[in-house]
Amino acid sequence: MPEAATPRLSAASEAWRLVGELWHEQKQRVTAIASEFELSPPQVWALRSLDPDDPVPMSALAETLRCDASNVTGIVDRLQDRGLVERRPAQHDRRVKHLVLTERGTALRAQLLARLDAPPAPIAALSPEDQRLLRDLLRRALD
Amino acid sequence: MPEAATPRLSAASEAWRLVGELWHEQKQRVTAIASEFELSPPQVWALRSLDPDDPVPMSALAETLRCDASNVTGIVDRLQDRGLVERRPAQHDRRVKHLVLTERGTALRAQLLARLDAPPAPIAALSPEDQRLLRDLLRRALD
DNA sequence: TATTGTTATACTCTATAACTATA
DNA sequence: TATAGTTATAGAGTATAACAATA
Repeated sequence: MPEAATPRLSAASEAWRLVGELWHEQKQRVTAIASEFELSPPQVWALRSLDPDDPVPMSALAETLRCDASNVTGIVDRLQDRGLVERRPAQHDRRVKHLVLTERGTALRAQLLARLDAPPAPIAALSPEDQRLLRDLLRRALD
Repeated sequence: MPEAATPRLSAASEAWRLVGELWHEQKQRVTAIASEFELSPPQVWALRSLDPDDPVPMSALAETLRCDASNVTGIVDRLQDRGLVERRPAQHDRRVKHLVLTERGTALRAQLLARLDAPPAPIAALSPEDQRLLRDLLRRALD
């Protein structure tokens, strides 16, 4: 980043900017993992957020993905075409459709999470103490 | 995240996951800032990475954006149409085109950075000491 | 009437491959 | 021949608006 345009940042701003850099640096890795499983990034987030033991309505997924509900239709369509997810009409309100991971979807999700959760180089290289410190700070922030 | 599928994470993995959550939580905010300026997210990253005082070739931008060079053509086209960026053939090699921020582009970029760098709620709510700690840890990680 | 999810539309991003103009 | 950037193409994500079925 050019120094001229970024004279002096507060600790909070710099921390935030560094979070962005870290994430952006790793975007490629996440995309690469996604294509290993022949998934797009939004499909990865969807699969990740679905709980094998707790079906949720489409609308809940839209909220998690932070996108319009109309997009979820297509994203779920493609997951469903691959037999990873099923739509199940809710009993109390037949407008609502619950998303259920299939057996295949559950298995794939587990593999996916194992790959995604592996810490990237910048974090892995920190000392164990720093890793714990970072975790605790982020826990506190997101609490 | 469901507990069943995520039995126990190392500190590094959990820290990494929390970084992802923090970033994802804020994606909406970044998108909202982008549309305030009528920019798409990749356009924001492009504008952010361009240095008013240091023109770079298209290929360098592609590398920064972590996308194929062919995408940069369109992204830059749209920025150029709005008079924010100019292509300038390099002197030493006329195949190369340097990207130069216009006066308007430079001004808009400054406004944009001011908005983007404002720390989001989770970080802003940390104590000043925690903010510095977080910054220092991330600096160390990304070093 | 209001709400859930779908469809239609238009635009952008994305990678791959073929092309051009320079080198 | 090799390289920088463009164009062509196909697929996916994105928001908006209009719609169907249900409440």
